[in-house]
Amino acid sequence: MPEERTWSISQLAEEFDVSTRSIRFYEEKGLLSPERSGGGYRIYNKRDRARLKLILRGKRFGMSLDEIEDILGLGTVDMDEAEQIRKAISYGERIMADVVDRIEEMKLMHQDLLEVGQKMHDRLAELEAAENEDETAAD
Amino acid sequence: MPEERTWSISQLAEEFDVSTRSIRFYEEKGLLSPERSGGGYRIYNKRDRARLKLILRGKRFGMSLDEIEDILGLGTVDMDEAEQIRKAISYGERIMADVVDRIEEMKLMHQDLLEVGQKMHDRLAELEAAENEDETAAD
DNA sequence: TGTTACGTTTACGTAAACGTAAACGTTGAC
DNA sequence: GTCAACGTTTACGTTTACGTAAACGTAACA
Repeated sequence: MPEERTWSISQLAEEFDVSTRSIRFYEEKGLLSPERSGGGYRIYNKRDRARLKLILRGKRFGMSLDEIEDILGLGTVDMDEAEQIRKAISYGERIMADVVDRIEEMKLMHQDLLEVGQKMHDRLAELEAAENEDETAAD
Repeated sequence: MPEERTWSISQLAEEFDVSTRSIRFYEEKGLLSPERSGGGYRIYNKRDRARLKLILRGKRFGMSLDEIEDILGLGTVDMDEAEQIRKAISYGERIMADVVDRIEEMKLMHQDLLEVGQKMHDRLAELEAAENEDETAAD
């Protein structure tokens, strides 16, 4: 049986380009709960690492840690009660709809940026055309 | 000539579901600069309104106000200097690439959520199947 | 066995993005 | 003209998400 791979806090910090302080902070908030070594060092397993990944992904598009906490909770809901699962599903659907909305908005933002870029290109072409006219006039 | 439509601060606040304090804060940061009435009231025109829209859209996917400030600056760069425009374009392209990356990440997030949802549905189906078995056994 | 890098907790500090309250002026309706 | 609704500035308070430093323990390695 191959021993499962684990990571130290600084290994994860470097891999995901985040401070160790941040990782500890996520733990303070209850978003992570790694095992400890005999000496008290944090030991992160594959699952902890995946959670951290999800936390950072959430942050990168503007979710607060509280919102992320809700989403993480979805994966660990008590699976013994069908009613709880149904609630979790409907909650998850609300969150998902929100995510889809945000994707749509980002596409709009992307469109805005494209338009600004287009305007600048147009203006640049005008300026360059004017320059060429000057040269022609000078001939 | 039709007078251009204008808005008060509270009209915009209500329309975009944001506090008047926030709108004033954006102005403090230099992101907005509406005209003033004789009595000192802020008067927002179509262009101010569009800027506010863009600010809020940016915030909704995790941009800081400083980043938003950079993007807004792209639209108002001094258009008289071709070199400035070229710089603005290359800067804009960097920001755009970042936006595209974020869209990709959000799609991944969406995928994660779909998987969690699928797992829950599966588990629910299991539980319901077990219930039906009980009923059958009871017959 | 000592040094060096890495880790721990505790605790105070900070920047961003507002909230909230005070004290006051402006607009518009009646 | 007066009253309510709306607006203004000033300024201090608050929350989130960490940064930073102190004082100390641990792991790995020569």
